[in-house]
Amino acid sequence: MSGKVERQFWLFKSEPDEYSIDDLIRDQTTFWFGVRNYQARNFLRDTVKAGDRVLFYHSSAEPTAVVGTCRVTEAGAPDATQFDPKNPYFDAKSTPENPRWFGVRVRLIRKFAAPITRDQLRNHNGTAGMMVLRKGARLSIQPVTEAEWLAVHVLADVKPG
DNA sequence: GCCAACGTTGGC
DNA sequence: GCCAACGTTGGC
Repeated sequence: MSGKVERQFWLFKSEPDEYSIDDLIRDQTTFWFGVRNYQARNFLRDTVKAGDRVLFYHSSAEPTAVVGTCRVTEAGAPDATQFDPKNPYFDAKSTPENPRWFGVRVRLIRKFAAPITRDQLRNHNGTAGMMVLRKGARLSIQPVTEAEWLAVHVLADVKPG
């Protein structure tokens, strides 16, 4: 069999006070650390693959918005912050032999010229159904459909990377 | 800062 | 394994 893997699409949330799209412009590539929710962990460990595309979303921010895109360059690996007792993300119940928390490496594709706000997403046919708009959608790693990915780029008025 | 919606913890 | 209490997320 060819084994061709479908490219997948995601939305990753980050509070810009912690790590913003501008930090990713500076770094170009970063390990997506600090996810401490089991459902999101399972995505990062098992499902997110190199080549997948990611909408970078700023939460608890002004504005809360999709601010750019990146691509996954390395699939799930243990998140080193869980092993560091001085790190806020330390988890005493996790060991390098049996790590509990995972992340992926991403590389910047682009920062949008302007943030795509929740109002814009709500008011556009192709994006109105996105998980991130649903009440109580706290998941920090969310699947996105290819149609949603493309529709966000329509709003951003830029060709998908 | 409020608070609804979740997720986790721990006593039983 | 139930479920109340508690903690967190995150838009507003």
